[in-house]
Amino acid sequence: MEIIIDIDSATPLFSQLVTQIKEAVQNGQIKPGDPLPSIRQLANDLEMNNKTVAKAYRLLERDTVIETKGYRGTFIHPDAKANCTVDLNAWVTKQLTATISSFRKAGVTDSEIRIAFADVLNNKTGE
Amino acid sequence: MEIIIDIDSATPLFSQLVTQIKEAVQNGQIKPGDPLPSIRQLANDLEMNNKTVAKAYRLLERDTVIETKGYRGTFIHPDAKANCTVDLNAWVTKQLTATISSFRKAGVTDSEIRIAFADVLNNKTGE
DNA sequence: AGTTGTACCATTAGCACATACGGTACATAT
DNA sequence: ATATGTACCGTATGTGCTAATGGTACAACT
Repeated sequence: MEIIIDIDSATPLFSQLVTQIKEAVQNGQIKPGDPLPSIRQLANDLEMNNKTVAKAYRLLERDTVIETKGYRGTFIHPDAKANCTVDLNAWVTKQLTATISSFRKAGVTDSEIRIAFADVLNNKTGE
Repeated sequence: MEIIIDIDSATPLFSQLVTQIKEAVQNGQIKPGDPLPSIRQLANDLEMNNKTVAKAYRLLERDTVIETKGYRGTFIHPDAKANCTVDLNAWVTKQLTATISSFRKAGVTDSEIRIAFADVLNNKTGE
């Protein structure tokens, strides 16, 4: 398969990587069990930092699209094809839309919502 | 009543104003129907900008603690005493805590939550 | 020895926001 | 004329986050 990274794109590098690997799985270009290049290898080929590739791999494993076996390398997960269509993000967006909508109906300012959100996310509610 | 603004405090000026007016209502120092100084007047007395005082008044009216009658001035709302104990903010925090907690259990990254949140709040979901 | 994923330390640039400020203007009343 | 709340234009500062980079180190395997 072929991975093309657009350094000038507005979408983050790690995100481009995630998307393209998921697409390759859906297109059948790479199949379950297939090995993926190592983090350092791929970072070298694409001329980007190890961390950036590692971040993409971490997210792909979170979505059960790939499977890391430590020192033995990284592989496409058996259920990859099914899982890479699952859109965790869409679910989050839907939930948040409902929640924020109820806040606005109650007259809460967007600014207040942002502040409360930041506080909750940083567990700084009781301090 | 007496309002003391601490310019060196970490809490915003408009927030200090809101809090102190609510406290004065709860203490009975000012009662329903009592007139409040005009925005420009209070801004002048406290040596702060009109906008800052206007912001505090806007929030107090949103919480039904004060009542603005246009050119006739601003007054304490009849139901002020009851409404200034209602904590809209606490409700928002509670709702958000539950929502974010469910996201985290699903393995969603804080970073992803932040991005989705910003998108929803800015109505940039479908663009 | 070399490679695997992973975990820490760190910095840089850019973006978005909150807060507070200043000025100008409006309709509506006294 | 004078005062009311309100709305718009703008600027400045600080803060916090993302994205991406760099380096160092570890345990576990070939």
